[in-house]
Amino acid sequence: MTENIVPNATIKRLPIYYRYFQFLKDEGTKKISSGELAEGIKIDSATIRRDFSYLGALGKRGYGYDVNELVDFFKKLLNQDRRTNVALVGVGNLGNALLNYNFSRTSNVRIAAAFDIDPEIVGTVKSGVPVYDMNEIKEQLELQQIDVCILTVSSNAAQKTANMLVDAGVKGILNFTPIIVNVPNNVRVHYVDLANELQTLIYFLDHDSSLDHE
Amino acid sequence: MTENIVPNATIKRLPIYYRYFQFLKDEGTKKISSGELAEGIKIDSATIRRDFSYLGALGKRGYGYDVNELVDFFKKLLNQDRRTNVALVGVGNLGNALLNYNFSRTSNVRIAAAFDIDPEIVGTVKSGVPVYDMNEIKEQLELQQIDVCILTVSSNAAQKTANMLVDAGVKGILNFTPIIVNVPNNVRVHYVDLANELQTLIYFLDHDSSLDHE
DNA sequence: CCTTGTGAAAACTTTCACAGCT
DNA sequence: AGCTGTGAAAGTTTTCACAAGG
Repeated sequence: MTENIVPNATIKRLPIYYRYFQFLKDEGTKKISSGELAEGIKIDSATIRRDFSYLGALGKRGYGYDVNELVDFFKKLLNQDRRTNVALVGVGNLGNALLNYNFSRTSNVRIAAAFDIDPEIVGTVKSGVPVYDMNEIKEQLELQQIDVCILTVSSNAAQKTANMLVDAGVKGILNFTPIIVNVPNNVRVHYVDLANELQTLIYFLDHDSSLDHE
Repeated sequence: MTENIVPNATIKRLPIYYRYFQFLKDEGTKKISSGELAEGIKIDSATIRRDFSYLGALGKRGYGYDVNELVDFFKKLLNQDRRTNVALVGVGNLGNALLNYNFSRTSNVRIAAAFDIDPEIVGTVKSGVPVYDMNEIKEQLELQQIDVCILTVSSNAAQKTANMLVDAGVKGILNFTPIIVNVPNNVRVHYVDLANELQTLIYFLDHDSSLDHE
């Protein structure tokens, strides 16, 4: 119910800022200007200053931004000061890779449970994450208070599985399938489509004469 | 050197259109209106019509869009009528999953070569893809005429590896590392950052009261 | 001086609404 | 009658350029 004064475009850049400030802190850098930041993350310095001003985050004129302060600021803003548990649904090829993927290194998100229908793997522990049967999903998500799921099932199971997630009370789905799923509009779906990304990149290379970024 | 009259926002949707028209064709659907399309892919019908008009792709007034025609149109537009070979650099956990990932089902992109520094896997074939040593990269990319690479090395090797790719003449990099790499501006880098995607999704859930999409 | 924060302009994207074609 | 294609409006995002503050 927070009012939404921060533009979507800015929100999408927040994790980039957070990560870069973490990096700077690790490097031992104490302060940084928007111009230096721009070089490091390839975002125009005016955009950076505008973004930060939406957040009310204060730099110091003539000085720049204090790295330690900003790390803490973004950590709170992105809820990275407490752990967020998510579940992964569909322990196939990609699912397994994500279970093994080290989200924790730069983020306080952890995959706490996985679900599949294959009796061969239900009951096992993959990369430290227990694999449950799909029919336990509602129970487990409630028990573990999880409301975000990573969807890595096959395309033809995507909509059916999404329905089950919605039914289990999930509020956010990170959908790795190429299927655009129908969900009630209080549920948010973000898409990561690997084949699309490659196609788009290739399209730009074939058609683009300019020097544009992203 | 083609002039760039097609907006970036439209270009990013092209693979979605292409895929959905393929799906419609498989379903046996012969024609579709922008309104029906809008329901299927959750993009406003006016946006769809505007996108298509940038492409000069013709629908028929009072009729809609011919599915077979549009499949062919997008296939050509996205260069999916010929195979594009790409290489994958960094055969770790995620790299392996991508090697196994079935890009070919919806796209004519194929991972034709993989590279790593680990002597244990150099010389082996993973998911049908030969793994070469990193120092063969220039030679192999020239030989196989590959100019797009998927970068799945570890974060601390990202910049160094990107330099090698640039040196080998690569024009496009799909970067799965969270590192923002420095490359000459005739090289295009797109980022897929899994931890970022999760953080952004979670941020929206925690802060968003509205019913916005993506 | 140096660098932020921000009005104002420019650029880009989406959406409305309807003329025009089939 | 129905749906596309598109001017024009509205909304969003980026960029310029500079006043104001440390």
